[in-house]
Amino acid sequence: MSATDTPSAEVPRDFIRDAIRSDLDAGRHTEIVTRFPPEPNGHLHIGHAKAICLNFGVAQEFGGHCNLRFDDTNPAKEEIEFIDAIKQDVRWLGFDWGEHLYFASDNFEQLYQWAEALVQTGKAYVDDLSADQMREYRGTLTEPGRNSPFRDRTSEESLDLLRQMRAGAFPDGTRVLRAKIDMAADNVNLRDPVLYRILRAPHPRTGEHWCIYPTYDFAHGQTDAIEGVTHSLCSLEFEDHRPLYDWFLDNLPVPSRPRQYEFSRLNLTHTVLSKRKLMRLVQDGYVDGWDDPRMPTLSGFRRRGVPAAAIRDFIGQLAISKSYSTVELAMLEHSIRETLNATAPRRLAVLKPLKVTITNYPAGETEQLEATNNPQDQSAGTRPLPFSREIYVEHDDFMADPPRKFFRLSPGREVRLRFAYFITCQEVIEDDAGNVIELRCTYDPATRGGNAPDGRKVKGTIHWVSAAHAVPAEIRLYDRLFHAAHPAGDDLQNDLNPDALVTLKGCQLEPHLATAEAGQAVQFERQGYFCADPDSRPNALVFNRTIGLRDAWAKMQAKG
RNA sequence: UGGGGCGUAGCCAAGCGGUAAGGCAACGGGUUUUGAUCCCGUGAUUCGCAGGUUCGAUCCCUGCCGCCCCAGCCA
Repeated sequence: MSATDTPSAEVPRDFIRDAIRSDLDAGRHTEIVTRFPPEPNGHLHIGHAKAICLNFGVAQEFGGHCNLRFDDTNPAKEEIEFIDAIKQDVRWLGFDWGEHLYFASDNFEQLYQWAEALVQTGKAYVDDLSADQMREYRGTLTEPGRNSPFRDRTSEESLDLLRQMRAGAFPDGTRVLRAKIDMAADNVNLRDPVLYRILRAPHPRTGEHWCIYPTYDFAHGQTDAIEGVTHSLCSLEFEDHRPLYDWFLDNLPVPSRPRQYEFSRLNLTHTVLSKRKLMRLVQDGYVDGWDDPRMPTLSGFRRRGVPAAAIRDFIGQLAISKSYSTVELAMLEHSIRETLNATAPRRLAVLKPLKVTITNYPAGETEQLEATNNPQDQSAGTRPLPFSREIYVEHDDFMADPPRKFFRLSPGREVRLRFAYFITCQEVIEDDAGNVIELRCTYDPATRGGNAPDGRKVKGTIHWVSAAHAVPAEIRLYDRLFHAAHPAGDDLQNDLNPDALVTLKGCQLEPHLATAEAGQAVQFERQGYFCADPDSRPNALVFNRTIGLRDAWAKMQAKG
């Protein structure tokens, strides 16, 4: 079956894929080639995931390939560390560029030759105007610009100057190469855009070899053409650049003819995705680094325990369009829960322990109960769970004076201990300050495993852990970074959620969790999805909450 | 007052002249040894607004309104 007869119902549909289909049908291309072109000047975040999934996804769907290309045309901002981090993140997301790893800088010599060609044909010139002068000459959005006094110098003179620029004869910023297009164009991008600037900065790939660098506009389309990219997908702010993109392709002997399509970038509520703001969060110490689990970076999600599959699913739910949109965080959270629900092994863990003594259970005795690992997946099997006279239950699962509809423990109330027995609360022990510090309960030996032979029902089932067998842990409860759905422009601090991280110590986990691997997702029953943090050590376990379970009880209480 | 885009339910979005898909959220109800999961049900007489063309318009035309992007030797 060829890509074009793929049943449309199973495949995402959007204006880009429609265009590709019609290109294929019309025979304009035999292979579809896309590219993900990050600039190595920062870390990838979930907004990039949209571009990654689109570019790699489309290539996969149509049997083509997607290049990973670093847009490294500005050495003043770019670093080798970012290149490695970006590769790791793309791989983690689940995509493989195979042999197709490229750099815009691979083409610096060719680009330069094309620049000379443009000068020779009178389509580019060296300008001596300063940056400030150039701005004045450019005009405004409503007034046309004026020609630079250097615009009409001979191509011989420009060529000589360009060669001197390359040779390092001039200081940084003193001259530029400009395309000769139209200083009166309505689209300001066409008012003689800069092609090359003089810039002495060590380049992560080419070192000190160059002291002039091509601009984005002069590099992007030609690089696409050299790589044989057929569909160059970028975000909306480049729409105004498309005429320029096409101008270079029209005026240079490029080996292929790529076409640019623009789609809207992803915005998410309760977070920020601008490079500048993310940088501030890290630099001002609001988070502990780029991979802080509160960050919307791919490394942050990874550390938090969000599976790559959940991010791919989320992006897949989104549609590719051209309208400006801000997606509700709830949609991402849904994909995370859905992915984890199907795959995460269930475990019992008590976050805020309350001791319970089962007074009619023999002291010193231990028995092994059987617990289901994943009710969604019978093949996940079961595990043994130790039970004994003293256990911990969740403090929030007890109320001395419960409201109606509270189904958990309270004086005289019988509940089920998950996978274990029914217990009834007989006595509440408080400290001098009146805090509940222990419960004394009795259990019904006939209810082993959680069912009563006499058929009596119990309203609540709570989780627990055997005190003698439990392992202690620190648990970091993460929540949305900003309480504001749409964090205001400048003052991030006001919108930050102070409870985005709540650290709990002295939590008690079932013994199985002692050997959990970092990043490996588990569900703590009735609480949420968690994973061990890289900070975790054998005798100092640390778990991160990826996301809580939906909580109808909390919702009910909130409504009063 | 220039140019380029966008405007369909709280959010995202399909629709391409024939009488408004789907997902998320919300709200009801059912199942349940996770108040989880799962299942069922509930939403636009209306598509930014106003005209026009047409037997018929969210889809075509005109005008208006609103929002976003562009005046880096950033990408």
